[in-house]
Amino acid sequence: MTIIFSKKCEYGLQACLYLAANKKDEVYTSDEIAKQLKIPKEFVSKILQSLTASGLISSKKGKNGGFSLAKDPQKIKLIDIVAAIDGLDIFENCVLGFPNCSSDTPCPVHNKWGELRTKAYQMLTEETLDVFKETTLTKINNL
Amino acid sequence: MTIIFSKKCEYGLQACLYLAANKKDEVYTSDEIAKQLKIPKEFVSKILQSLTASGLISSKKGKNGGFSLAKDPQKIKLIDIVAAIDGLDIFENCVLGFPNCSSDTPCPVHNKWGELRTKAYQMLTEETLDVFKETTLTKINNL
DNA sequence: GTAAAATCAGATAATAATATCTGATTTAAT
DNA sequence: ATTAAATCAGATATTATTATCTGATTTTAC
Ligand code: FES
Ligand code: FES
Repeated sequence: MTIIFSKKCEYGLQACLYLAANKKDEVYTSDEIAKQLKIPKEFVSKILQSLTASGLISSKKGKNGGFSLAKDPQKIKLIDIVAAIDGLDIFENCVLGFPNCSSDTPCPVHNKWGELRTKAYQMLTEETLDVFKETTLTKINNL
Repeated sequence: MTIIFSKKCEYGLQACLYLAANKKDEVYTSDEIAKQLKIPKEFVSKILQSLTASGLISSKKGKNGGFSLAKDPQKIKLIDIVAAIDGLDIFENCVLGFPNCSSDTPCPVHNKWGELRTKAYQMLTEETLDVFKETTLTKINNL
């Protein structure tokens, strides 16, 4: 079951974190990223391709090719990756699945959920990828 | 896209809120519930059946039959419905999709997410269905 | 130039989630 | 008794998500 993000998005986030945690000028192949993160390689390859199309990641074709971040890790936020893959609808929709989530027509948990949703958004917005280097590395080393 | 809960769970939550907001001793057919909530009737029928099996809802078969809450709305919490349908894994898993979510092997957002997750859990745990009567009715009237 | 290693594009496959259908059974009203 | 209206069980259909495959193209190293 998905928590909040689709698998595609989760893997995309992980891959970007991986790239941010590694050497900036080097490229990493989808195979290597998949191996390190222990996620399906063809799938992550597709995701990286789409993130390349979105402009978040840049790719180098051919032998010795691979993927790297398109900008400085200090300029990329988790929300950027989410926006590119899953979109931002989750931050506007009712947690109970009712239509028209708004303070005009609130569901029973609208106020509480609204707060949490905002904080979740902040969690993805406040920091940039460079801040996560250490934690990412130790997390990956424990996979 | 799912926010947190599956459609099945969303509809189950809505249906239970509907029942809690209405007359306690009356039964409501899946058709009526579906119509009121504007959700697919066969689907909600299935969901109500499974909630009946879980013991949250009780059903009356045959003509003039239908569904009602199995206990007082004061004894049912949203979390009970979630637990019966989607389970509680979401409250234990990593929002970025990494395995082994714990403070021993935290991902970059583990601390923040942990807090939000706890608050989301509280949101579903603190109050019982009877508290939601009013809000539910006005929400449904605006569908 | 040839071979190897990579992205890339598009098709396909597999699985899960969502939704609907069919018929059986149960119950109440007439 | 008969009929109508409902749950119920199980099959089926549809759609979306996740995952894999195939081959083309690009690039580097030799
Ligand atoms: S209406 Fe439910 S969260 Fe806004
Ligand atoms: S490890 Fe990511 S939320 Fe706990």
